[in-house]
Amino acid sequence: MLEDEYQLDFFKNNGFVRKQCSKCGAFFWTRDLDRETCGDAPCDPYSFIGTPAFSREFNVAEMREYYLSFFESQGHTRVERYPVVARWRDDIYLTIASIADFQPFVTSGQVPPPANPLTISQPCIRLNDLDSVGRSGRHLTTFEMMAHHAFNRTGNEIYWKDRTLELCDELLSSLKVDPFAVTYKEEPWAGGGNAGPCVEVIVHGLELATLVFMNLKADKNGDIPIKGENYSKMDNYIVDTGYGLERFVWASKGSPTIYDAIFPEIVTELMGLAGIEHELNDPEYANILAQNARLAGLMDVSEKANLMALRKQVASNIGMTVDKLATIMEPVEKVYSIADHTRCLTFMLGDGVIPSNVKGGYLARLVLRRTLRMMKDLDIRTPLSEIVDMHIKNMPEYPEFRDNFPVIQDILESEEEKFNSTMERGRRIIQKSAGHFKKSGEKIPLSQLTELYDSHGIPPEMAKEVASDLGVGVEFPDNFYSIVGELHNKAEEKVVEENPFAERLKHLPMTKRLFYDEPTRMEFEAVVLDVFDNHFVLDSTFFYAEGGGQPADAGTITAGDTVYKVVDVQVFNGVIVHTVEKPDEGIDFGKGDLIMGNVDEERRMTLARHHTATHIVNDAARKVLGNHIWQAGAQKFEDHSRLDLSHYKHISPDELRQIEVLANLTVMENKRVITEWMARTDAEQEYGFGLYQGGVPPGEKIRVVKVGDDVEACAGTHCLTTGVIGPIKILKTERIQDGVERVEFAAGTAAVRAMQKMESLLVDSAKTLSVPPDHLPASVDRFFGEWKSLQKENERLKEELARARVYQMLGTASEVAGLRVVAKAIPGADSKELQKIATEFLKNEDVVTLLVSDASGVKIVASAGKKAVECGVSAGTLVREMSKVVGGGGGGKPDLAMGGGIDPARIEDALARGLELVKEACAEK
RNA sequence: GGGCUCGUAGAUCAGGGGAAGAUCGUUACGUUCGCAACGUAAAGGCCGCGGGUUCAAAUCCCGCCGAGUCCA
Repeated sequence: MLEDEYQLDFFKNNGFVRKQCSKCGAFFWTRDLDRETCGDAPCDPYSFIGTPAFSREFNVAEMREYYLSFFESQGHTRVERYPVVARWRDDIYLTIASIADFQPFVTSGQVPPPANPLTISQPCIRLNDLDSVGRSGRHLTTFEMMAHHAFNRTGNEIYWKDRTLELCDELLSSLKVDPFAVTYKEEPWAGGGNAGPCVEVIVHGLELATLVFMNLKADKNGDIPIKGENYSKMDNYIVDTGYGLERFVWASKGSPTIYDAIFPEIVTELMGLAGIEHELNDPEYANILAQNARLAGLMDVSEKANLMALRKQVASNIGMTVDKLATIMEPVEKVYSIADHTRCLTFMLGDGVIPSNVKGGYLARLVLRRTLRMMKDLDIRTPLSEIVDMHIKNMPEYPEFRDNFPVIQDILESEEEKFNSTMERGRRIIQKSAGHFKKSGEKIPLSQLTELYDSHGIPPEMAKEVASDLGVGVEFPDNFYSIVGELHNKAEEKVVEENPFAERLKHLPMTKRLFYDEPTRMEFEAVVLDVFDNHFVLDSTFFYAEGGGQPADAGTITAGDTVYKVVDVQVFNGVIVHTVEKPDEGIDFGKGDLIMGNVDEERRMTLARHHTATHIVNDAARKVLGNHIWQAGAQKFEDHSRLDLSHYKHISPDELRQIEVLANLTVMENKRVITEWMARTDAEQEYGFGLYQGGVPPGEKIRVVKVGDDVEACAGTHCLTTGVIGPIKILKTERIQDGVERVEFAAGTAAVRAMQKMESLLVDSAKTLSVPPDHLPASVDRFFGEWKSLQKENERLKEELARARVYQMLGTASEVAGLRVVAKAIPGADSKELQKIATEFLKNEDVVTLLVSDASGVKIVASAGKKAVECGVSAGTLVREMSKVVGGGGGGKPDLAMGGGIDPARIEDALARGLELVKEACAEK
């Protein structure tokens, strides 16, 4: 369908021919006239293992540098890598490709790229093939995508397909790759709402690079169908290449697996810790690994069935039993996987991901726990942080990881602790559950296993291990985890935020936001551009529209003699819509009229104080707690402000006090708050991604706000100097989810009010106890202690009283059929007291008691001694019947029962009814 | 963002509308030259908080707070 796209001069001028693969049917270009297959696995097996594809070996750092300087020499500008957490995106958590760095604003053309053309080596994390990592010999969770990008526009083309192919070919030939071994396979590409023709670059069975020519966008009415979606051409067209750094290193070394190529030291170290002899010089061992990797390259080994097939084939090739092979391979695969996963964690934690049970943090925890489980299987007891430390040592080109290591270490330690306690808890839960099923001799049912995993994080493998120790069988299907997945797969509805005024606003110009230029001005004149319902649009305004967690300004708009109260201000694509309280007689002005605006200054100032204070608290928290602190959300109100921070443990009271003091010191320094509009790329380069604490604003220019040491992209209204904020008082912290702490604070007048409120709480409480406030803790402590001991004393006395009463009351017992019956009203006694008395009576086997009191309605307690019960008297029945008399209900056991009702006037009737029933019960005997 | 599970003694947990329990730990006494072990006894609970239903709630219902876990 995109066939024409591949008819390139580059191919024609360099002796390439277009062929169709005899196995998969794909079209490809090659210099080798005899070639039949496309070169890609599974059509062609790996042929570089043992016979490297390049003329020399490269390690990761060397290869990266070689690539970047090659493209620099070809006119590209080198750009620093972006973090592996895609903080500038709200659609993905992790950076999955180099182009992700430039989506959405650069690729859409809204924002110019940092350089054009550029080259970069972007660390990426993809967790899609977790199960294949370690087994396939080639899968990684973390890889670097080396890339060169050119962002073209109609009329301003940097370069396109021919030049891209040429650059790729030159790179490969500079590495002395056999030109006849290179194939360029045609492959349409689509993803993330874009598409385009694409060429896969394959050498000796290994896909080394993908060259994407992104020139299409998803479009329902588009005329180009790809993979079931319609696309249309874009004005801008982008060269999006991806060269696998690790694969290049692997190809250069020809080692059995990619893991042995990229971090051999760590593999060796881990093999040693696991007690595995990993002698790649031993030809027999190397052969097993090589065979395994070659064959694994041909299939998807995440499926258990495929893995078995792989084992069988390798085993038969080298003349070994499948079981023996599995015993050799499984620990080796786990070591590879651990080496990979810990590198992934190094990048994640090094870039500030906090493990958690939601969002990106969950992905970190997922990888972390997988790693710990495998380490446990291999009985590697080394702390995770030591392995991560090895990776950091191994990657001196990332000095930021070294800087963050103390925090990383702390996080890993607390995560290991959490994991261990979860597993410990899990063990107990299984034991309990297994005990349950042992009695009935059943196996633990699947529903139970899914619940154990879903609610308690107990993997079925572990359930099996623990349960079988107790002799209880556990079976679960291979697709266990997808069954669990199904449980969660409910129809997901996406709420698309609609712009309710889209049509109306489409042709209006963006509103001039004058509050940026004159932040202290509150009165203004403006021209009405449009009015509809109770909304209207002005040519310019001093009203701040809701955004960045800051609520909209309030105030009034005066047209002629009428004053309208502004209740809401929202911005839609730069057009600000003012909403006023609906007047009774409609709005009597229209387009072109002049109005007067008045912004509520007090509200504006209060919100500005809270906004500037938010930046200060955020910065103070980072200084006290560490570099991993990021704003995970924020909202300002008139009486307080809240700030959500990424942090891996609770903020201690002491830390909180330090943050508070630091924040107030910044205020007292009375620093100027500097705001300036900067080109996005310049700002990013100067201040880094820390700018985007509050999210990524769109547009080519961003507003940079500097408050003390804090620099953020922020569109909010701020105080001009920090001193204006007044006091900052932290009110409380709350853990809103694992890994995110919410800090609430008040600034300025609101802080004073908050402190006054706290003071009055103290004063009021102290007054109740008649002590000065500073005696409160001691006094409360004392009172609570006394209350507890009085409770005890009370309990004891009631018991004693009950015992005393029993003796007294036994004398009043009446004789019924050889039983002694005590029927008595005890005014004021609560049901606890009655119970104690009745219980005391139970010591006498021949006594039946009927006790009634008038405490909060009517309480009834009856007891029947052993002999009475044998005789047929049931306390339960007695109470039930007696309670009916007083308009209630009751019940209990035959020897002791309680009940009650709401009609104290009929207490005597109830007692009479009770006596009657005792007589009946005895008579029947 | 969505789902599920759990908050009871210092710790780990039973109980699941009608007298708050077990095990470990703590304390005392006994045994011992001393310790461990053992025996006996005791102390230790706003049954997370607040509402509701009920004659009666640790128990059922609702809300909040706290913890855990799975999925996107």
